[in-house]
Amino acid sequence: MTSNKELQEKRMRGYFIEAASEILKGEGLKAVNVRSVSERAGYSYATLYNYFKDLNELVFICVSGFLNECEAMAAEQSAKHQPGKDRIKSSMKSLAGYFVQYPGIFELCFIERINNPVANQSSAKLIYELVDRITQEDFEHLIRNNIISSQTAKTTTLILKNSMAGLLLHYLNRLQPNDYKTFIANLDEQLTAILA
Amino acid sequence: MTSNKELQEKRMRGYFIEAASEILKGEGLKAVNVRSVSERAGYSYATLYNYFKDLNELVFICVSGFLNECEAMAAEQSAKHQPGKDRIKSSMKSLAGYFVQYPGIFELCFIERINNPVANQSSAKLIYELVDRITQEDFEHLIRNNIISSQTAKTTTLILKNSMAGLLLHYLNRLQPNDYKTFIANLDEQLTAILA
DNA sequence: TTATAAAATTAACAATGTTAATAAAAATAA
DNA sequence: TTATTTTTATTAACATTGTTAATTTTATAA
Repeated sequence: MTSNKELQEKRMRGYFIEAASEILKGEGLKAVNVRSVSERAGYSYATLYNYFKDLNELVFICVSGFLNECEAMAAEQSAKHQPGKDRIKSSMKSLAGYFVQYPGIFELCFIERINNPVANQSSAKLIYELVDRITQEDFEHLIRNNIISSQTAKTTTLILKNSMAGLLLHYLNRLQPNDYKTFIANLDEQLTAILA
Repeated sequence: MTSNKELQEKRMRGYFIEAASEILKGEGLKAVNVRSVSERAGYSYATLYNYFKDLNELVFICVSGFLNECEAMAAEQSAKHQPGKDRIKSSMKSLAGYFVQYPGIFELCFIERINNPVANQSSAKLIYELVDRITQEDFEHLIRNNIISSQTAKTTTLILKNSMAGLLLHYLNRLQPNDYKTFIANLDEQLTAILA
């Protein structure tokens, strides 16, 4: 049972979270600051501190919403394929597409320093295991049908998640390679080889 | 031929570069600011602006020095091995060791935003191709002896560089996995699979 | 309706990057 | 050598951003 007070407080937090999420998606992390978020939420900058320990806490609360959205997008793409390696490939391309569309979210999830010790462990784990969650069903299918061993699945997931993070880091943060076409070609080349 | 003026100017830049490099190695990127660097260099904070466009330019000038040091460390390790896959593995472990020892340098090379358009392209490329340079000799050897094809070498380098960046990003930035032992085990597992 | 509690706002401060104005030092010309 | 000019370095100042303190406004209870 939630009291009136709790409901109101939850709503207030929601206004700030929504404002921060919108700015993150539209203008990226560098545009997020106490004053811009509070203004968009319709309150003064100091009001934010009545509902969040600091700006960092607020920003990291946005993470799980974004991860859900990214997973949903990958799942939607998955629905078009049969379980298996092709579907993993397609899911990873969808994941890459999400972060290319919202570079600010990539920055937040993989790059921005976390000062908040609470959000720290839980959200870091949530991010780290994103690829695991998206590909879990397919890997289980591959193991069940004796296409790959359980050990191979574990190793492949590790390489998959690290190489996706690295690929996106280089491209979004350093523009390496410096054209989109090559980036897409590299993505495909990498996925094909890892899942061979 | 360098004039007196050029020599003196080069020296001055050197003092600031050295100061910034020391802070980067010791306390990391967060401890680098105009005032701390200038103080260590023995000058006032505004003097820095007589020799560098801004703090960003100075900080990114440090990059190539660090990359050289990292390559040298990998080369030293390499000298103990015969050319081939084992040597690539050993070089990559040495590279990982360097960045684990100096997380501030990893942050600078892979994470920190570049605002300087000049340093941008050149230093981004230098960073992106670090793994290529370190492994070049070995891949040439493998191709020459028909152990792998030239195409496989290209793809393997791509996966190697991305998965190393991702592995380090997750570990240094998010403490995933959250113990050193597992990190080292993952590093080995990943390298073994990629170079299989 | 008035006293009290809660919430929101404005004012203020600290840290940092950067520029402008001033001072000091060095170089040059008489 | 001394005066002038140029170069270099420093201090002062300002803008931005995160955060806290003091104050005002709003809601609640007697």
